Amino acid sequence: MSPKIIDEATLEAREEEIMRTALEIISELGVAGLTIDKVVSQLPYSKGTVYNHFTCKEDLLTGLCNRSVKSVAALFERAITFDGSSREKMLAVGYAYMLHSMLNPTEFMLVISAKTPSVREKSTERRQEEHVALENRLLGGLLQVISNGLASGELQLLPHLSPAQVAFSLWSMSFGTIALLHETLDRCSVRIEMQLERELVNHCNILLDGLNWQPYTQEHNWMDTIDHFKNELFAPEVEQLRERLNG
Amino acid sequence: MSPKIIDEATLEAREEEIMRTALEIISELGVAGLTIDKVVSQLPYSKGTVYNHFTCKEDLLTGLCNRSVKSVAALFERAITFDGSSREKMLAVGYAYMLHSMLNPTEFMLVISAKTPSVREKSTERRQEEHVALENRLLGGLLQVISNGLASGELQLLPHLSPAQVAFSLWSMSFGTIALLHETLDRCSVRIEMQLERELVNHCNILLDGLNWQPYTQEHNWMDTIDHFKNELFAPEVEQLRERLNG
DNA sequence: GTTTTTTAATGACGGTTCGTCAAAAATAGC
DNA sequence: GCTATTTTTGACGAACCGTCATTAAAAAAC
Repeated sequence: MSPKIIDEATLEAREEEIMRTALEIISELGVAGLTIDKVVSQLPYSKGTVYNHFTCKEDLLTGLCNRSVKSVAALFERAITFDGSSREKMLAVGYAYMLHSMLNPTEFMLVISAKTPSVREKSTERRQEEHVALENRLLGGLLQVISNGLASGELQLLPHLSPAQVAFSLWSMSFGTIALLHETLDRCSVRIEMQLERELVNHCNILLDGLNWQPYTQEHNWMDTIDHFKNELFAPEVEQLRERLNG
Repeated sequence: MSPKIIDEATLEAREEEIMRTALEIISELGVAGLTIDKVVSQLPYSKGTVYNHFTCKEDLLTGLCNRSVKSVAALFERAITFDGSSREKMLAVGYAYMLHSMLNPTEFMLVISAKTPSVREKSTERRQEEHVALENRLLGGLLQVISNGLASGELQLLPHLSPAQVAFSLWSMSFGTIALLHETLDRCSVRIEMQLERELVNHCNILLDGLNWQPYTQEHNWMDTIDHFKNELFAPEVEQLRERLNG
């Protein structure tokens, strides 16, 4: 009279296994090349089992998207620990976003795909809510830095702008820049990746100047700050990126 | 000894007919709901004929995307004729981009979809080149305004920035803002659409301040400028939008 | 140890969709 | 009407989706 009960932990492990396999397929064949059949064929489970975890292909995509946002959030949380001014921390967040997109181009495109109505509409309510929660977690980090900036007086908030709006402006700017430069991103070309870095820093600095966030672009050596990002704060990620470009 | 030759004009007309039908289907069922079979069933042609125009579904999507960019370009060209300062013209371009995305949400999402590698890779070389050319046409309009601003002294170019970079920064900002606010865009909700307007204007103004483009946000009544956009420059579009929201 | 009860996993199947290609229709000169 | 050539057609094989009746597995009851 007692059923076979599955361990919660193994269930999660299996879900992760499915997602990892799906991501491998997407990396090789693109989002359009992802097929439940292909995922199943590379797993020791049957199709029915996969469908117990994800209601459809789109639900799987949203799951992958959330997985990616989680790792971005982790990077953001490191970024705001940067030992420097509040504006430098803000820039660190933008830089982190960019690094993540370079290291995980597939996953960055996935986030765009998952925002497509056709994908979103088909996803589970549960996973959609998780997505919103995760995005709020991202914004939370930014809001913390903004609060620091206000407290120290480095940021003079324009009367018509709320902290949330400031956070959103940096996010929009970074997202737009990465998304538009991503399309030309060839994984073999160092030059183009470096262009993305330059433009992203430029755009963030323009934005932060416009927000009256001191020290202004001309009042600080931002090359130094970026060097600190590369050699200290994000040293592992930059190293990883360098290896991938050379090897 | 003489073959049946098809008129170039009818060929183009048919291509337009196919695209219009495809767009109708996407509006109803989303990008994922688009099916060549459905397109064919609503046309007086057979599947083979459609495949004579577009090599695959993705090629059709890119075709639709280009069609959309063309209409954006037309709106941009109107925007830069705005009777005002160079900064106002710049803002008008951003505003035009936003209006277009509100009036044609399906097409805006299409542009994002078409930038997806899985779609791009499968598209014809020809259509990809057309896409790049069209984007350059968009940037061309912006460059013209930037050149005006420089000539009049309203824009003080920072030493490390080229005009193209300035143009690209406004594009990135507008694109990112619209894309991120689009996801929550419910076609029945007036409030959310108005939020997009507010944030887009905010973001553009912050950016233009950061670029040292006079008159600064605080030195001009931008509400007035926006009113001119709404009641004069883009009166037809705003009216169209209002009708759609009410009716 | 056997039977029973309940849950989990399986994979064959019907239904779509894609893109192709051999055959048919259409066109224009003779 | 005949021929040479191009265009159009839609039936077809292949691939994929998501379902669901069936099978396997595990634990409790006996």
